[in-house]
Amino acid sequence: MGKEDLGTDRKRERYESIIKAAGELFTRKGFHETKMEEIAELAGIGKGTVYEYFRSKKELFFDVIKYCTSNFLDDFKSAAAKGKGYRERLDNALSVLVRYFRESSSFFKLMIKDHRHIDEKLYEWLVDVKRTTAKIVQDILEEGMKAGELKPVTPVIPALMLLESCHLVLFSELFPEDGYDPESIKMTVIDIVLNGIRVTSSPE
Amino acid sequence: MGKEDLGTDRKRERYESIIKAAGELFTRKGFHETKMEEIAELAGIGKGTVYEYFRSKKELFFDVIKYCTSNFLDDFKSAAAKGKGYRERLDNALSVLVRYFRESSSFFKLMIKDHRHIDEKLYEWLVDVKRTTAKIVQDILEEGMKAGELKPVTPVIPALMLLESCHLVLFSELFPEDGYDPESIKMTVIDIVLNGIRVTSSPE
Amino acid sequence: MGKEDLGTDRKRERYESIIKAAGELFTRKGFHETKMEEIAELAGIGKGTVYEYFRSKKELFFDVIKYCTSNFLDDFKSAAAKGKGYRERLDNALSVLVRYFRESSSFFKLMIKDHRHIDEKLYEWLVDVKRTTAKIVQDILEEGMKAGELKPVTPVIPALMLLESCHLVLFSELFPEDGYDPESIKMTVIDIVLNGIRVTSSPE
Amino acid sequence: MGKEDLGTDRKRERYESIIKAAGELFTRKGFHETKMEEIAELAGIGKGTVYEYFRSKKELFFDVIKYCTSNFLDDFKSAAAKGKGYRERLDNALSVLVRYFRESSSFFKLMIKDHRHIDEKLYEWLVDVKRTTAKIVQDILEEGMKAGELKPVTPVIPALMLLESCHLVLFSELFPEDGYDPESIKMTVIDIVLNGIRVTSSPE
DNA sequence: GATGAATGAGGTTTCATTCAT
DNA sequence: CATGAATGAAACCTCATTCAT
Repeated sequence: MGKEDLGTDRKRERYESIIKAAGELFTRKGFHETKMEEIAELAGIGKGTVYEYFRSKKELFFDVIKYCTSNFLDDFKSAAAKGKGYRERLDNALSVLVRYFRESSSFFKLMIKDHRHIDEKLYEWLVDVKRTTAKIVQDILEEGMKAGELKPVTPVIPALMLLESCHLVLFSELFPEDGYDPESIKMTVIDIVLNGIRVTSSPE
Repeated sequence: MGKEDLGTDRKRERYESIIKAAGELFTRKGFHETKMEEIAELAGIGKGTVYEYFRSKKELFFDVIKYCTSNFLDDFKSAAAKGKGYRERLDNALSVLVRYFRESSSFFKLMIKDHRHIDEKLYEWLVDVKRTTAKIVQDILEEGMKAGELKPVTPVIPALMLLESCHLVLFSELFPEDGYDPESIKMTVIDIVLNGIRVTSSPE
Repeated sequence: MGKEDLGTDRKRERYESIIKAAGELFTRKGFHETKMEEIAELAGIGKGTVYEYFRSKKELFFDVIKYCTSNFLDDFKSAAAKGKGYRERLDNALSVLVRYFRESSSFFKLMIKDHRHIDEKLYEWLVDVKRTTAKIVQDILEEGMKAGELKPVTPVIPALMLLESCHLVLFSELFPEDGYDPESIKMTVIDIVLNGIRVTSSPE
Repeated sequence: MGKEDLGTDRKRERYESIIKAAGELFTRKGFHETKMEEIAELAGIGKGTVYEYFRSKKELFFDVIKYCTSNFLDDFKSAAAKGKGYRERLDNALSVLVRYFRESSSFFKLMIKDHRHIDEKLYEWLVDVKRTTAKIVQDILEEGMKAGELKPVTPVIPALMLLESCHLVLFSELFPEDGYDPESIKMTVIDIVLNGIRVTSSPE
């Protein structure tokens, strides 16, 4: 038991350390600017060892994206399921999104780039992630519609607006020094969009 | 005069043809995937000639971005100045943005990537473009506030939301077949955001 | 006229100098032991230049083989066509073979190795060369049969024996110092084989 | 005794299984195309274990050649000693040669390549094998000469011709479908050469 | 003794840039 | 001026070999 598990743990550990080093560098410098040797160095291992775990640089890149987006989707789904009303659930879900955007240890920024030219399959994976994320937000909005609180509009546009608008938390340069607070930005975004599609108290 | 002007015109023409070829390719394939030779070929000139006009690939890339964003900013400013009410002006401005996003001949998609790793100055230039664009939208919104039609909130968030939400027109994959119409997406986005910050005629 | 031809000549010249350098080294050290950089160095050019003329090392290797065997086949065919009787024609043809085997400037030794593991197409090319060469010798032998001087046996075996036996000229180590003379070895080989299938003067 | 012998037997067994796996792969794919890991896998042992038995890949290659050629020489010598007349002995010896050429389990094809670039000593070893083999055939031929059946010519050329011509059995591609039968090819080769140097009963 | 994870020297190939024509 | 042949730095990747377990 002991030894074999140790071996497996060791491998898992190495695997993750490479994924993390690679994610860190890919995030900071992009695919082409990041050299395999740098990744190895940051992971504290030899150049050749990276190839024991990943067949090629492209595959490593793909796996980094998969690893991070899978983690994200798990967290996002959980958050979107917790909470009483649709408003609270929306709030929870977008909090996860914002956190992933901001945490430097997460490599989430990679997602917002267009990697179609690197690999078509990677592109499709990312479109899928986006679709899944959007669907979750749409479902939450439809809940609010059923509850009669939101206008019964097609939810795809407000859902995507919410997701896109969360990018704002990455634009600290564009905010006045004292106006930048990611959490309140998120709240304002939600307020505006929900308000924009709220059922107006019956015009008479 | 004649000859010199001809020479100058010739140069200007060449310069633009390179910028356009480069923009086309950079847009489609990204910085690293685009080879100098391809650019020369598409521009219909020799590989060495590109270097008569641009010191390096990076500089060319920078100049492409500058060229395109300058054109964009000009168009965006004009559009934002034309029209009677703030609503019409907002509509005009965002129409330009959407057009730039969609026209493949425009190279605007480049703007939404993070090029910090390619060149720090380029990054700053793009932040500046974003700031300027946001400022124009903020001014329009403040006009609506002064007119008493919009709530007097800090306009930076709704302004950026409008700009970010216009990215939606690039996500045709995420829309149902019959729900994808860039112009109406734009209108819906504007409606939701303006509605979200509209002064409710607070029935008493 | 002048300039363009010069350009073409220049390219042809370079092409041949690379082929020759590569042939020299491939012959001496084999495919894997020969480095692209060595080839470039021996050809007196830069490493990258080789790739302007040949897409890859494999292609270069293939082209070396093609170049040499094409030259050989041309010479072999001509020699096999010149001369009065079948005996003289056979003699001429095998002289060419022996010369190619021995001239260090020719890369003919490459032919006798089995390159199937390097490239299947290359292997087929070489089988084709062998087939063509054998056919020429067979035709000559059949001429002797029609003339009634040789027994009407299937000519494929003696033909291949003649060709294989010419390898002897490469085995100088196996001959006593004073018994090694390629030309007389060739003559002896021909004598033995022809004698071996000669029509015996009718036993009565 | 028991344990030590067992250990020794175990070692011997391992040694041979590596030699055989290596021979199989070297024969099929050549020296460079064969990876140490493949050899270990085919031998059913770990990669590191190969190095317990052979200091390096080159040494292993060398030992494979030695092992195979030693076996061959033993068989060849025995065969050349058995049989009544010189003709029968020649027949027996070349049968061994042909068998070694054809049996894929034998690694004899390696012998016909030029390995000088891999190792000078290996090259010399192979020249020695050739010399020994040729000597055996020469001795048989000289027997025929002493018996007055063959012309008293220098036997080195016909001996080498016989050996080289046995390569034909590897060229199945060059024979017509129904003309390829290794055993009869061998017989024909012997017939032609012996006939070529047979004492003609000179009709007076 | 046996193993296989780790290594890094060394190979092929690409492509931005130069410069003679 | 315009060109494109030539270049070589730099990147990816392989695999023989080592060594801790």
